[in-house]
Amino acid sequence: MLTSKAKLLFQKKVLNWYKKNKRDLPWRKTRNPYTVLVSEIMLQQTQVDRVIGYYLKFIDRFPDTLTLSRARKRTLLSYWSGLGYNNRALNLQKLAQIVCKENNGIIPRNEQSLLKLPGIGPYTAHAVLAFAFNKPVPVLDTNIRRVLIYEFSLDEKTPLEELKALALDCIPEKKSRIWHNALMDYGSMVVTARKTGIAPLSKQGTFEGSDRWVRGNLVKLLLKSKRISVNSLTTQFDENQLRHVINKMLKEKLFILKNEYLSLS
DNA sequence: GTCCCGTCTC
DNA sequence: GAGACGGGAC
Repeated sequence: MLTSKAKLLFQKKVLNWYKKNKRDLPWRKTRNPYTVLVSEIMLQQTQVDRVIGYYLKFIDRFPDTLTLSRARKRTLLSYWSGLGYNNRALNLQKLAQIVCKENNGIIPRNEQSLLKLPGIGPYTAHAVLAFAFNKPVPVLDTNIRRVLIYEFSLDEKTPLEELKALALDCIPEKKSRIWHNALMDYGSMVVTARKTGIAPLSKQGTFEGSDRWVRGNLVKLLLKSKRISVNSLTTQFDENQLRHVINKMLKEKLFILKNEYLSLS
């Protein structure tokens, strides 16, 4: 599918660029599967610059799966609120509780086991395998997808499975970790979305006033005060939207409702 | 308004 | 397969 010459050229181009331009990111200093996993969960749909501070504080407070598994939800969310997608934090704790119970607190090192854990999908499973264990698996995020499409002049509609096969083919022998770091940086700094015009797979609407905006604000308010009456919230939010959002968050067990008072569960 | 080292639910 | 899910930076 790719001549070995084209492959070598591509590898050399990216790796040479990386040698001179690589970003010094805290999670690249570790090979601890747990901290690698924490960084990857935080990085899901979230820009690097915003993750750095959260990551450092988080692993300082929750340095291993056992500490995380025992944390109170209030404490946990206080270390996540502001990052976005608070459910990622809850799933990460669930994951910690599962591996503590079933695997001695150890993050598994094979794809099937990783995929069974909450919050880990195809991307994150491969990211852990590559960054923690240096395994030669394709790590296909939005950056690397864009790099492949651009460098090999592929159709934007190329199926992910096809891109994965190509990505796998491109990994230099025994250099999965450094190669994927290089591709990430190359993609986010050189072959940017703006420059190439290659659209990402996920889209999102306006944030201000949206359900997600209400959700984020509710979590912040509940971290400040232990209990909040639903009634007092209707002055800040549209009541119908508020009820709708609260119902969904109750289902997700983000917090509980008792006598019209909300509190973190 | 658009994007970001995606995943889960329905 | 579509929609939901945070929040700041550009």
